[in-house]
Amino acid sequence: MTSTAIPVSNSIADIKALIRRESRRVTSYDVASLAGVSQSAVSRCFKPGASVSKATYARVMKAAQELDYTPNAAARSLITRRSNLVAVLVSESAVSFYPDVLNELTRQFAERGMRIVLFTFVHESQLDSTLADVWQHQIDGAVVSARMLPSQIAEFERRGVPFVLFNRHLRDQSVNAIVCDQVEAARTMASRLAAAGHKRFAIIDGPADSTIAQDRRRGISERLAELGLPAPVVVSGGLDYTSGARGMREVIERCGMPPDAVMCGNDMMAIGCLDTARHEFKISVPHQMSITGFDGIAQSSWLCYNLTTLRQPVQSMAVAAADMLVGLARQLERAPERRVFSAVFVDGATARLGPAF
Amino acid sequence: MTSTAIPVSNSIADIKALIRRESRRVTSYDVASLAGVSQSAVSRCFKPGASVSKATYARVMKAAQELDYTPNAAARSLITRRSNLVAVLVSESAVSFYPDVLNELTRQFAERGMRIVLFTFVHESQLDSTLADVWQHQIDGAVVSARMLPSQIAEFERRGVPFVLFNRHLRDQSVNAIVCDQVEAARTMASRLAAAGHKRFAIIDGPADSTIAQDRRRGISERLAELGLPAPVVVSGGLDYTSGARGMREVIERCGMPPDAVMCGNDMMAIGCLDTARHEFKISVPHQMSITGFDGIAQSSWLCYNLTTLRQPVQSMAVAAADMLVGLARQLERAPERRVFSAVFVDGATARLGPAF
DNA sequence: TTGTATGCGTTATCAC
DNA sequence: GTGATAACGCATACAA
Repeated sequence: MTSTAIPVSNSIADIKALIRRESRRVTSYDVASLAGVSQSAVSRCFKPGASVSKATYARVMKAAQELDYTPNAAARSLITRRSNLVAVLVSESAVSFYPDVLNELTRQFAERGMRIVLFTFVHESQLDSTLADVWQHQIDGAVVSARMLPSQIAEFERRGVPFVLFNRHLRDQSVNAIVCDQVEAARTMASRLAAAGHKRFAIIDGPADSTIAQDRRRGISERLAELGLPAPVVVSGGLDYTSGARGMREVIERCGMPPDAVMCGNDMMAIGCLDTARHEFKISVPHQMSITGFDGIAQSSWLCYNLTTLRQPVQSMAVAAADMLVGLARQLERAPERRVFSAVFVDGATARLGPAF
Repeated sequence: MTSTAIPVSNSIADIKALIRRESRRVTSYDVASLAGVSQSAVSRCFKPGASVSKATYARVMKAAQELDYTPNAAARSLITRRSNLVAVLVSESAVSFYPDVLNELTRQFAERGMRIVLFTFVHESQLDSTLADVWQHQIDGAVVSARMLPSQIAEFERRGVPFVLFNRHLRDQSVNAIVCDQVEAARTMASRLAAAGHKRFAIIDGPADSTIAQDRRRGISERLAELGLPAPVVVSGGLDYTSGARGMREVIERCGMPPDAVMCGNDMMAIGCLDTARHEFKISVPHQMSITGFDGIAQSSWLCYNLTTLRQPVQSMAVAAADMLVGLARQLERAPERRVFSAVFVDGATARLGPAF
């Protein structure tokens, strides 16, 4: 005699009627009663590598299919303490500028059986209020592309939620991060521009307090100094099209003679910069001026632009982020690691260039 | 005498030590024991509008803060049967082309206390296998931007999961949907091009079996017929830059004399088409040929393009989708509804146009 | 207003 | 291999 309210055996119609009457979802008990096995047997059938006989497995699966049964992730996560959910924390502009990164992350995590919960904010300073929502859902980890405060990092650690910084890193704090080598990339581009005879450089880049923007600036400045060239004019802004356009105007305004090479912090800015140079100032690019970007977004290869830029290996970076986070969730890794990828040079048509060095 | 293992009262340090020892997360029981109240009292404090005295509320909140307590969404959803999770089902190309839609949806749902779980697929035909994963997570609803089969619609209904079609609709099947009036938009654009004296029209649009592409084609064809103009040349493809470029080539190839107006199914295609016309065929746009788009994506307003297009009211559509889905989840609405928005004309520089009629 | 007791649907630990 | 049974952490009906 079983004490459960659900009879041991039943017809499909009876069970469906019961479920409808109680207006609830199909549970493993329903499947068990239809298949004539225990609830635990059903549970085991849905756990890969569990010990079930072939016969029971078949009966259970048939019953499950007939009832449209799907295990309840909430109940599962309650006991397993894993939700198979990963939070992606990014600014709205990051989604706008780098949709492919989101696609790649979604795909990579999906391949590892995990789904992405998207948390966006307008300003990175809103990360804090966003985090409050993040903790509610029992996410297994987070991919963060925002400036993190030490207090926020501490909170992740206190709560035991692993995270990976994406395209960001921190000075004076060791955390797991996936980045592209900005210094190397900047030096490469500066070298090739210099080799082609450019003399007067300008930089249009993102916020002055962004560490990756600082890296790029440093890479360029150091390389130019090494080559005995004058220091570049530097303009800071956002990282969008409009900032690129504004940057171009500011550069023209500040320089007596316009620079012959303008290196932008990303492709969006480079495109804004390029459009403004061509249409507003009637500057011929690359004949009178070279303009370079960084990222290798889809738009950079459009015929109208055909940007000379450095492509970030988005897919490799997404794979790395997924691998790293899955590893952390399984407690396989311990010491913080930074995985640094190299950007790939894209020889477009917006810069006169010397040979690769 | 309470039968729980957790003592009635305790110091912060003791409780934290206990939690660490058992390597579990902070629960409402921990908060209760620190605050010296029952677990249900804690639960009530986190439910807006519950009956709690001011004094207990303060004690509980203080304790919760000291312990970094956050309610466990999985446990909550188990009992409330609501997860505050919404699935967004879109193709990767939709994410790439319309990141702002994703941003707006994320924002609108966030304002309603709901988070987005992202499910993407390469081809819309993969929707089926994606759905299997969707059911596991107890989502409260879904926003779908893909062609849905009757069987898939039936499955949503069988499982009692409300959904809203976004930018899609179905013939011969009434479902909740948010769309932009393609027929109206197409007619508007055709009228204005015709008024400016264009005679030879071509259409470059998405897949022939897409209902919204069919709508656009029908709108244009009917309007041209009404005006006594010859039927347009029609080319089908994807909805991306490359398809636009290919479309332009095919149009040139198929027409003895190139058309003087090319209407594209979206901005991405229009941009590809425009780049190819200008750079590959040396066609002067809009002097020799007018090219129009549809969507009003960010790139359409870049100086290099300044596309003549019709902007979809993305924000209004996202608001509508969120409102509709939240209503459905609360069982407030019953009959399927289609909310149809009008596109807004954007007077760019890629078409010679007559006055608004 | 507050506390007790119960159940949500699963996994995990045992005996068998 | 299989079936009872005990958690998981919360919300809720009900008694006090």
